[in-house]
Amino acid sequence: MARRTRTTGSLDPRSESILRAVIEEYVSTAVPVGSNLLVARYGLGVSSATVRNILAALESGGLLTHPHTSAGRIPTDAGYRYFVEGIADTSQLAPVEQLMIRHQFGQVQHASEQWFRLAATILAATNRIAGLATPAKPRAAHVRRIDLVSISDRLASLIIVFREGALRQVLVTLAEPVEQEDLTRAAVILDGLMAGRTAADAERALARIDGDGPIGTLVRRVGERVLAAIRDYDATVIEEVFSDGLLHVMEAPEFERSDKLRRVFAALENRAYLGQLLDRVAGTGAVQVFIGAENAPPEMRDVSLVLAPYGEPGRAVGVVGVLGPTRMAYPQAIGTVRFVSTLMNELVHNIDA
Amino acid sequence: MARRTRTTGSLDPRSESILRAVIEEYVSTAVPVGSNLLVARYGLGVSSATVRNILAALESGGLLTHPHTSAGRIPTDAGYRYFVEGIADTSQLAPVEQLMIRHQFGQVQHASEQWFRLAATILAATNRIAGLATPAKPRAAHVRRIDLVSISDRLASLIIVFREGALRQVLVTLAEPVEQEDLTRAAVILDGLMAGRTAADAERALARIDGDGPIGTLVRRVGERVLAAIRDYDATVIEEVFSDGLLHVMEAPEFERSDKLRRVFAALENRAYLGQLLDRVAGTGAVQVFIGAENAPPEMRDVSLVLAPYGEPGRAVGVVGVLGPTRMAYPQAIGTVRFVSTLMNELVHNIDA
DNA sequence: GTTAGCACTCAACACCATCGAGTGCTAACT
DNA sequence: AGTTAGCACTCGATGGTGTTGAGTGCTAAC
Repeated sequence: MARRTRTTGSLDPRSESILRAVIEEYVSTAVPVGSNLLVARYGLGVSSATVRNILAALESGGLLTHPHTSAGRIPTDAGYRYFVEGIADTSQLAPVEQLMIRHQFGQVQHASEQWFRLAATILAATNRIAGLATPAKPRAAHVRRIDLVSISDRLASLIIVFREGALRQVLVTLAEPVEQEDLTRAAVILDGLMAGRTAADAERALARIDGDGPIGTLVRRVGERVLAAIRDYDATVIEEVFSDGLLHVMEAPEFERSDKLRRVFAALENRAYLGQLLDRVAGTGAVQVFIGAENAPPEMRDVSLVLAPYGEPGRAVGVVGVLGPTRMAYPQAIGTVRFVSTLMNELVHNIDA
Repeated sequence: MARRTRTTGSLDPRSESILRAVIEEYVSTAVPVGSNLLVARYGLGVSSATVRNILAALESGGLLTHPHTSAGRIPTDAGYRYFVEGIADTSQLAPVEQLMIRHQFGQVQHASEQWFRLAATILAATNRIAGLATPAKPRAAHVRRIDLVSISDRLASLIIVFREGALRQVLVTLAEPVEQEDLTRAAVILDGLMAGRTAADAERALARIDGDGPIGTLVRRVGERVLAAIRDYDATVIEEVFSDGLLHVMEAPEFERSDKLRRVFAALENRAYLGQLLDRVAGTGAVQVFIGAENAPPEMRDVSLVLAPYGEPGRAVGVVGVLGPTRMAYPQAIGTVRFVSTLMNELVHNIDA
């Protein structure tokens, strides 16, 4: 992860280690942490009174709060941010974990359609929170292959394969009965016409086609449908957000009350915002963390996202990541998301090479 | 809906109408209903004392309970069952609703892949509970079309179209570089060999193929992968359960505490049980209702399912339906599920004709 | 068979006292 | 100047108590 310049001034080392201790403790227990617990569990070499002074300072710096007077401290969103930016250990994922994840991808290496789903599932399982993934989606779709399969007299299935491996199936109703033979002929013509083209190119090519004769009209008619499919594909910012492991999120104590939980689910259906995040993440090419209220939509302010793009910048990109409560094990999440995204890069590259 | 023979003896009309009143009231308010409220809101022409006697009788008959002494009555699973079997008005869906649903299907008539998803979405929206749908899945897959598209030197995408419109994409790595031309030739051979066949037939046909020459080995190699794909497709009982409107279920007061809610989500991931239900539903060809504890899996005992098959018995069947709390508007649910399933039948028939 | 009357039950609610974890502050210490 | 012991203080959590009222079940009269 690229370290941003810190907006808040750096803290002295002792304050940082106490902040880190508070975060680590709170992340694993979900209980506000007090000064006594800190000196007892983390050998700080100072008394609880000193710790209290530092905690108070961290609080006035906006990195911690406490829910009420007689409770321990919990990190604020800014606190998590500071932690993630500067003091969290986001080194490489442990080799054992790497191997386990690689192994799981190896199991299904043949089904490219499933890779992004698998990524979400793996991220969910390793982090015990929700995993997210979108299929790699090109900025401008390129057609690789067009095929027409007869289904009945006047009904055919139009299959369009895009360069990135995505696939569209559209039913086409025909004005009059057409044999598979003619469909195949039309498909070959369209294939020659449109393969490798984007929507605009394909449209120009189609315009030059002779619309006469039964095959000509068929080609025209189906060609229009192909164009529509390409444009539709282009227009879809996020084709699909696959999620897994939502049950993990439901187990978090912060979502004990189901109204909070409901908002998490509503958040996942906020495609507009996820698309926006996708754009931002795709631009940077690195792991990005969005913490709690940093997310504009109100239903997102209780959750954090750790996202990374995969694919080829400028061509086709997708996103993998995790979604969980702001109280999340960020270093681990960042590590696995980073690793899975590089793995996905490899996979995509192998296809495209 | 086929009316089962009632297992409990029939009630007298007055008891039935009181049972119905209790259920209707409780379904809409989620509050236990007492004798006074019944006489006030439903013109029963008798005093609350009489109603109390009848309520007590219904309770000893196992159709009602009360959560505690000083609370009103709520229906038991058996009560709902009696209601659904005998006294609920499950007549045709109102023409207005029919039209609205038809209209929504009309919007996407070209994308058959999406029909079952749409069905779930529509069922969820009209009933304000979760909608479920599975794609129509044949008992024994028949291949309609095989295609091979070159992706890179030694990587090709194998596309298999099944008779029912389902589609499988598999990546095939090649021992040595192969041109698209040769891939096409191999695809044509495989297509001629396997189109219209089931797994067993296709295997026999493949065995007779001459495995010599570069094309021969290619055909063999890819053929094996086709077989594997067909078998895999056959083996999958439920290909996918698409659900929508889970947010509606989250709003039900019975799932206020998120541990109850968690079980609902766990229930949806119980593919084994859903597959079992699918078999039972597909066999009867009618709307089936599974109420609360009638479902064997413990995580299902708080929810009810209203399911109906669609497709062609013995060939390819899928299921549409709804899932919600046992306190559910059964007549409406049954009506819309029945209507949507007939609509899906029409759509599937149009493709197959 | 129906109904008025009534004693009874029990969840829900509000109130109150207790407790203890954890704080902030002050004064003493190094 | 920084650290620490000591201590008063705050406030959520816990648990006990009393009250209320919805709703029941039963009995006796109609």
